Amino acid sequence: MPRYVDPVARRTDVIDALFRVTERDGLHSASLRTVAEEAGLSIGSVRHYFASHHDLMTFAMRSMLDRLGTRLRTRLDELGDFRRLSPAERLRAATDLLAELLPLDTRRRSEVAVFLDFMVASRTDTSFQAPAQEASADERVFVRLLLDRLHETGTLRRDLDLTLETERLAALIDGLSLTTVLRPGPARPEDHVALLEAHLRALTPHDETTD
Amino acid sequence: MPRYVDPVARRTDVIDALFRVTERDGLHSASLRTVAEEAGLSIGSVRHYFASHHDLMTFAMRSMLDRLGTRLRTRLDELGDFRRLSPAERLRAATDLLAELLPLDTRRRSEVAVFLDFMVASRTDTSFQAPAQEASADERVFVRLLLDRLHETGTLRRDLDLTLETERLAALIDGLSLTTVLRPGPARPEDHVALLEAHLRALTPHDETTD
DNA sequence: CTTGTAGTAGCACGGTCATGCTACATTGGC
DNA sequence: GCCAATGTAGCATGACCGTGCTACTACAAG
Repeated sequence: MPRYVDPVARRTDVIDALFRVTERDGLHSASLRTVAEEAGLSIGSVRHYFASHHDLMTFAMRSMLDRLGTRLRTRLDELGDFRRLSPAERLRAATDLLAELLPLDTRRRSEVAVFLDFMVASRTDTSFQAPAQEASADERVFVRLLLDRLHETGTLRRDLDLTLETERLAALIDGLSLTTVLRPGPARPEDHVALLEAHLRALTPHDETTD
Repeated sequence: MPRYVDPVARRTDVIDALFRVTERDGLHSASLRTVAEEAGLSIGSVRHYFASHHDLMTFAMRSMLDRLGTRLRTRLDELGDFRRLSPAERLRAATDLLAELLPLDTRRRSEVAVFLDFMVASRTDTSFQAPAQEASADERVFVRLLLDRLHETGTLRRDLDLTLETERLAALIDGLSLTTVLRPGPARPEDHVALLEAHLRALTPHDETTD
């Protein structure tokens, strides 16, 4: 069996090209032609690895979500046990973790832009709906897990409704992401991180201590 | 000069058809043909009122934002002076006002879905960028205005950074809208209203009083 | 009645698109 | 050398798209 190229790497290359096209011109511009050109391949070659345009799209959405999920899980594992940290450090660590979801640099900005395009497309494209639902649910699970950890270690107020706070924090992150991606101006990473931290601090017992 | 139809009403009809198509199948499906068919007109007729597809699109985005802005301004005027109300009533009134931005029923859900499609399109379509920027800015101004009114009447804590709180509340609303529009399940209006009210209540001095 | 205008309808063109399909080159196993 | 798998390239088709353009109708002013 002749094997000149690594098919997995090829697929990844094509998907990366699709992400670049999507970031630059929107998901609707990610045709087989444009993606093939961006990847430096012929349409025929691309179709050798993806049976159809539909196939390419669903694969792209899947791998986007996989990458994001993997990175978050890695970050969460790296974090280790919250008990080692002081309350202030816990807030900072949680903020950093959540900031991974925010488009603070060009890399994450691209990711979130592509992510948003896929999510919006999922509203009217049935084949995107299942992964989109998963993504939404996973985000909530992730946020809830983080809040639970903070809660267990006594970092948060005890009277909080964690279900409500999960929705609130998740919506906040979604909204910040949306704003940053849609506003062309230079992202203000420090502002968003400060906002996130302020939000978390407002959930702690010491809500009188400003700064 | 013969004038069988009201050209303004015709344009409105076509734009409404465009909104229906966009809500059902996404903005990318709003071609001249589909919109004309949805409006029960021929392509030639539609093109009599809109010189080009581009013209139709920009006009549609403009009128969407106009309608939304007009309704919010009306609501705000109806509200009158906050001083007439008790602190609890002020919170309730502010919540209701902000809820106008949320997709709580099918009408607002449709609006927000179309709005979102346009906003996301504005990321890569330069002709949508100006109105999109305006819309973002206007939302912040609106939220800020409401927070200012609450602040003036002493309904909020005095140590708040209103600029930060504006961003936070605007992001929260954006995030809630996004979630509701993208999740197919039946919207839970009461949950979102409760969440909004909880958020506002957390900005008041009496943050110990749960319910 | 004639003429011009508002409105309706749709044809024809050139473009992009996804896709089925064929042709061909390259390379390893036999 | 031969064959089959792997990979590359692209042609042909049919669909949809926006748009320039023409043809036609209805009506009002002259």
